[in-house]
Amino acid sequence: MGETTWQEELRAHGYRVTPQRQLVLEAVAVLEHGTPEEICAQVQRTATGVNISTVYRTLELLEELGMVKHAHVGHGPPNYHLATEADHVHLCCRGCGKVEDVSPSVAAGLVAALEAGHGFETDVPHLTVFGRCRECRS
Amino acid sequence: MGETTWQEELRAHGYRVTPQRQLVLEAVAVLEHGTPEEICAQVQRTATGVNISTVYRTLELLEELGMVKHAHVGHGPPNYHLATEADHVHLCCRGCGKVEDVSPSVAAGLVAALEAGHGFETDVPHLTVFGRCRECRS
DNA sequence: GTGGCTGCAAACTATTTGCACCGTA
DNA sequence: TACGGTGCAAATAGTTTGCAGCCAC
Repeated sequence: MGETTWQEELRAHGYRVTPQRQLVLEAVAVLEHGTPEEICAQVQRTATGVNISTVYRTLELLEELGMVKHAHVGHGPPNYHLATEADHVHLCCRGCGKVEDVSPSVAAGLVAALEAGHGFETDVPHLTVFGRCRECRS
Repeated sequence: MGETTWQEELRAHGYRVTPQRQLVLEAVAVLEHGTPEEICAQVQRTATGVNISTVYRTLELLEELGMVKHAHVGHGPPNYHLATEADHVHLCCRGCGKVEDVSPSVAAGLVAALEAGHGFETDVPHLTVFGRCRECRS
């Protein structure tokens, strides 16, 4: 296959491979869903810390290269995950604040309706649905 | 019908009717989709200005009473509109940043799938779908 | 009259930017 | 060696909070 490592991917676009970038990418993988702040904290747990500014700059870069993606979950900071992780839709409960990942198939009808009716291409992995989860519906 | 004015609604919950609250409510109605900052600016255009803190506090109150609702559109600040406006789903284009309102019917399948499969009650008017609009799809 | 509401300023959270130094290629 | 990357600190944007005075009820 045309598989390339993340290092090759960076170099191919004229960017350098640095320990900070490796650490951020690893932290995103470990956390699965982490805010920039959490990613920074995760990295701090290793010997070498990485500055929060660098985390922001690195996430922006990795997203530009399509290696990570983000979603907005509630009012707080965005949430980063590996682009290679299985696609999913986020359910965010207004009651308990819990975030649940569900299959993108739930959005199939939405995607089809927007494509047919509005020529709109939906970014499903970025989709967050707000509402009330089973437990919070009294 | 059991219709009540917004003034009665406030008093019924033990809140006071103030000129600031009237102005904010009017600004939300005029702007249709306004950020707190924009609502504040809209109010400033009248003789009496309203402080930005008061705008935030008032929006929180009006939302608690179900008179306005907000949606998150992109990275920026939230977007407020009257709860009485026709429900709609927001389409936010990642290319041009334009926000379009579409019928909530596009989400019917999504709502049904989440209800049946996850016991999750979807807040449709809060739903924002990111993607690419017809014009931006090269 | 009194307790809720407002304006102001300061604090706070999330993010971006300028700049000198460092390290990859 | 040279230029991109990093750390640090300051700037910025959005939002919240403490408090003294004001005004709707």
